Amino acid sequence: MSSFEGQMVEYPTISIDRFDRENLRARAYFLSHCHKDHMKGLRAPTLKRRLECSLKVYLYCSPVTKELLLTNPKYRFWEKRIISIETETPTQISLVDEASGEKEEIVVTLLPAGHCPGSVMFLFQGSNGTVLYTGDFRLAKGEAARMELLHSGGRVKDIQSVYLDTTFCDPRFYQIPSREECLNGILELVRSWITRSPYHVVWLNCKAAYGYEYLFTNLSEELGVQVHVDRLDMFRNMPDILHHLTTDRSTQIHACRHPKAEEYFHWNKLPCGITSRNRIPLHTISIKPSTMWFGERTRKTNVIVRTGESSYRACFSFHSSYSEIKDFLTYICPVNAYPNVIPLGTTMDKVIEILKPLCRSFQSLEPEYKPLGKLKRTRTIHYDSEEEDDELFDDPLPVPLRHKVPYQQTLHPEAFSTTTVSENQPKKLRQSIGSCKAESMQSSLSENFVDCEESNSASEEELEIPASLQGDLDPVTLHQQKAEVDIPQWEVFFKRNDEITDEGLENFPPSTETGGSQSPKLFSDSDEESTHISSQNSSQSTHITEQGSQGWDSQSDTVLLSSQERNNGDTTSLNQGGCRPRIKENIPVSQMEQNVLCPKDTYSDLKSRDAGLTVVPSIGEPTTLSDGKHLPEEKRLLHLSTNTDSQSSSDFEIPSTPEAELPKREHLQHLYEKLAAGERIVVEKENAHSWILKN
DNA sequence: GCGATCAGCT
DNA sequence: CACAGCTGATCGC
Repeated sequence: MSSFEGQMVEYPTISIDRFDRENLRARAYFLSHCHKDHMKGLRAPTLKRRLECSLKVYLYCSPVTKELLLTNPKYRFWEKRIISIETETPTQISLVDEASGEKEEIVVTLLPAGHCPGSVMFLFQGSNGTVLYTGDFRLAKGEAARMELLHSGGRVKDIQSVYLDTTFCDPRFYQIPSREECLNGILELVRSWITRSPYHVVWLNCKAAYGYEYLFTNLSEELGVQVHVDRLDMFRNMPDILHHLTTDRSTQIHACRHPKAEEYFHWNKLPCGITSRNRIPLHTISIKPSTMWFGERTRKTNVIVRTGESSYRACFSFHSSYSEIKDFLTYICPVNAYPNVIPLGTTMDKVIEILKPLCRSFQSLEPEYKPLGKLKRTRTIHYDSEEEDDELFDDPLPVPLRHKVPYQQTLHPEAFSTTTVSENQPKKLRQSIGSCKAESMQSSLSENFVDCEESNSASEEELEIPASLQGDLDPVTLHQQKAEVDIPQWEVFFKRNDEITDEGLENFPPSTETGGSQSPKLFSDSDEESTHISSQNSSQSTHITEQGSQGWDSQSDTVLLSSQERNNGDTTSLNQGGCRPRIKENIPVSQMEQNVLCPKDTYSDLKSRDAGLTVVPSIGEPTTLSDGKHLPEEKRLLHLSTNTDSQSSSDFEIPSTPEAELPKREHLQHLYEKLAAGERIVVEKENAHSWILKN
């Protein structure tokens, strides 16, 4: 839960994700996504009144967030005061103090955050430097490096401060399986169950929140079965989501909810109330998405965990893991980083201790003697300087405005000195350097991994496959051997998933329709808590590979129908939109002037950064100064020589265990042989990076 | 009656 | 267990 108070040190006249207290005086509001803990005060009478008096105050958010927000009648009063901004479209906003007439210009860029539909990060550029507010985010390793607008001149922008989603900034959450791994695990579990008969149904026990949509859409896409939900009116203009949802209860996948859902489930009743179909009782399993974590040394590398006869937990997270956060921050390398969230069981100090070493404010403190002032790190790392780190020293010297960038001479945020702001940083971050981060981190890491194993009570006999090996394995073949009666055939191990048909499934014992376990035998016969391993094989799902290759695509690319398209009833054309982001704004004619306009692609010069800028004047009538979009092909071309690691890490190339060795074929074969023979297998980690098989 | 806050519960 | 909520009780306006 976010504990961000709403204001940033550098730009205190704007408020983000908080709308109460001090924030009632803000000159502009920003909403990163539509979760309640980021909307505090947004519908309070005090703010409503403020809005009625201050006609220049607007709320800025993504088009999808606007749509979701206005679906709720309680926020309808915002309708005329929301300005949606396309992602990856630098937009100028005038911040006007209505009392004094004082005016400040700021450029904001929305970057996809991969947290839930419409979720974005805000990149602000203005006279007090460049700052990034991440909101909540789930970005895989290397994804920051692929965000073009975080860069200029071929390297990452000079960012003064990052206001960071630190939900899982705790070594306990060292690694969380990727979106695709989790999705594949759930997919195969659901598939294995619902293909048994039309009366086998799955209940996805999802908490009330936006964020599971890509799970629903991918399951529906892969299995050809729509997902039953209670409501879908909020998605009425998002055909990509809408098409995969239904309010028809007769489907085999349910994500409906009820206050007594757990109780219902106990009585074999779905939350929507049904227990049978054609008078034939349903066989139901529940899958509860929850966050699990993989430690580098933990044996728990499973994406699906069976928790009862018909109950499963599936790994699922819409926040970045500890290592993803560190990768993100390391790449951005801001002067300062502020946590937006203090996870339960930890403290502000502990989070800061983790973030500090990744920030320049810490690094620049390291040299004991600085007779010539503090040398800027960027000076040594980046050669093609065109920003304010032209100044060699931290002393607040006047910075000459030189440059380039044709689009706007009057506003060139990065040409301003940022040194004045750094004086205002909260004491916490500038305080003691703290004792030896690396060592204390190591020890706490291993401690946590031990805890992790213990808390995840599973028997020693379980088959454990290191996450790094799983990519080569078929998910349905990775099941517990202990209680297995039927030993899977050897051939099955090397069958690709798409070759596995009903025939293949018949290698496993059929379910007992009455009395006995109804769980998929693919995974286990055991009724006690047991662990299952699911797929990491991305090749089995071309859909995911294409659509989710950047992780956040599946969420940020939620397609919003424009009013014109709605009238035409043409939704299919949207799905192939060549322009990323593919979000299209709903702009009623009457509101045209209020909304950001996005011209057609004419932008072609990758190297002239920030070429597209949309201006939103204080009167709320934005005009486009120049072309604001990049061709996707060009975006993919962006390679950053400064970070080879990020470059090479797509979702599918990242080993689940950092730095883990790729499995040798012989080792795998050895493992499979033992598996097929039903032998007990213990996989033990001798050191952090190599796995040794024992028996 | 409404909002804010908190405990309890998914 | 940890993702984001809902419900119900209590208190103050």
